[in-house]
Amino acid sequence: MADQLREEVLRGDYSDPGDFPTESVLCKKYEVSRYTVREALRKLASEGLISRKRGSGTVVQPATARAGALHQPLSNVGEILQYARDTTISFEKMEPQTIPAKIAEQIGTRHKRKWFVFHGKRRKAGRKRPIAVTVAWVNPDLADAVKQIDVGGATLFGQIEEYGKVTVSRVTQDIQAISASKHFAKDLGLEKGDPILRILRCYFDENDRMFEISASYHPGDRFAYSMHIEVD
Amino acid sequence: MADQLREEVLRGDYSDPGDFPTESVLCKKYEVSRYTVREALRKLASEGLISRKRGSGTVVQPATARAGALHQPLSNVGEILQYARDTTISFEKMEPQTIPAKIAEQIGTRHKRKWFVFHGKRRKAGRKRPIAVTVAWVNPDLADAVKQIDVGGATLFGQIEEYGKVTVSRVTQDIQAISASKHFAKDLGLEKGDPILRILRCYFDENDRMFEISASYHPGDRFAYSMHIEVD
DNA sequence: GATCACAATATGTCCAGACAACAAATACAG
DNA sequence: CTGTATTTGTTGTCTGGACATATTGTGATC
Repeated sequence: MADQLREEVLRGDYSDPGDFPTESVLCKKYEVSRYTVREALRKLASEGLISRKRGSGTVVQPATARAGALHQPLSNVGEILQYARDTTISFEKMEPQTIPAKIAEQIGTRHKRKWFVFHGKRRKAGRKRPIAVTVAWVNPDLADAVKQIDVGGATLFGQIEEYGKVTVSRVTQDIQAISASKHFAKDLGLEKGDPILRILRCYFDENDRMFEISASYHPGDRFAYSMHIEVD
Repeated sequence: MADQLREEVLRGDYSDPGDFPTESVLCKKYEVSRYTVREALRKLASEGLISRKRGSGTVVQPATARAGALHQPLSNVGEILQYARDTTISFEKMEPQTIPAKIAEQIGTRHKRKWFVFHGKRRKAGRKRPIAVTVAWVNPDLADAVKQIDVGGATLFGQIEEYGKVTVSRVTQDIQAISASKHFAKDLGLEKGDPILRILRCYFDENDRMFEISASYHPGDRFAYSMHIEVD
């Protein structure tokens, strides 16, 4: 039910204020109890699609005209995963290595084994310069899955989830401003020393095993990480 | 009920796995229905304090030993507001000014009026150098509240909320890496051009009025913005 | 025409109970 | 002793109802 409503909302069916059906209407339409309706609406609300107000009703949240092309809105878990899944970076497989000390220290891990390494570049359609470069490490436990990975195929994250039969259950994320090394500066079309936004993510599965680490580097002048938070 | 449970959890009452009471036990203890218990637990779970698993039970989430002293964990709304409320920066009132073009453009506002301006520095106890500098703009609508503000007193945000009789209902947040200007470099003890993490927040009240904007600047090498996200 | 009281309507909170899905402990057969 | 069913206990989903609380429109009154 939430899925169907989400589609309708995204299609713009209830874009006019006052169009969105009330709980009792949805109860009748789907022939379910009010509890079920409210659970579905709660889900949509947590995704930021609708906003509800006692006494007044439910309205679809405007798309807030996020004009900034390089603005990456990540207001909730759904979006952050969507982003990780959808991102169409071109990547290549590198030699396995241990997690670099700098990163291991920051996330407080103590893995000694060699992880699989992938380097990726994300581009906007038609542009030559990448708008971000990414380095991803994959847990050596997933060796079988990594063997099946098609570097030219779908997204890295998606393939890991599929072949490795893991689903992400939590994510930690560290955001830091760093200075461009010569190497990154070249890739991103910057000068050495220019500010770069580094987003370091650790993906954990249901058993709290860290199965992937990804670090993406974005040029500071062209990129902002933006989020939207509802209170209560 | 959620408040009481939160206190107990933070006090460490249920730190051993298996200690946390089951739903039916809480029903009896508080003499409420299971619905009420589940709502309270849902709240605690959304704050990241507990984790629940079908068939198995509820366990208190470990404090994850975030050793990094300058690590600022902000995993949910509660924490971000707590941070804004608790932060003990020393600030001073400046001349009213319009929102700088750079910032107005980024957040897509078009206010022409002059907002109240405050400059603040946050320090760690005993240290001389600030670990962050903040600039805050307050909506001119709140002139009466601003008059009452005691610069030497409690936190700026808290006083605005109290005197202005506004409560925050949503927050937008932009994080970007920028290059230190001469001015900021001096304040933060950096060199000109060093990377700085800028966190730009807009606070909205129930009526969707933007009543405060704050921009804080953190040295890139000593600060990471870290968050933790649960899926479903 | 403006104002105020009231009713209709919407979501928020709560109850008591039922079954489903999953995990862990237990009993049992080999 | 081991491996497999079975039972028990826990959270997830759902029903159908009730009242609380906030908003909005209506209508009477001035």
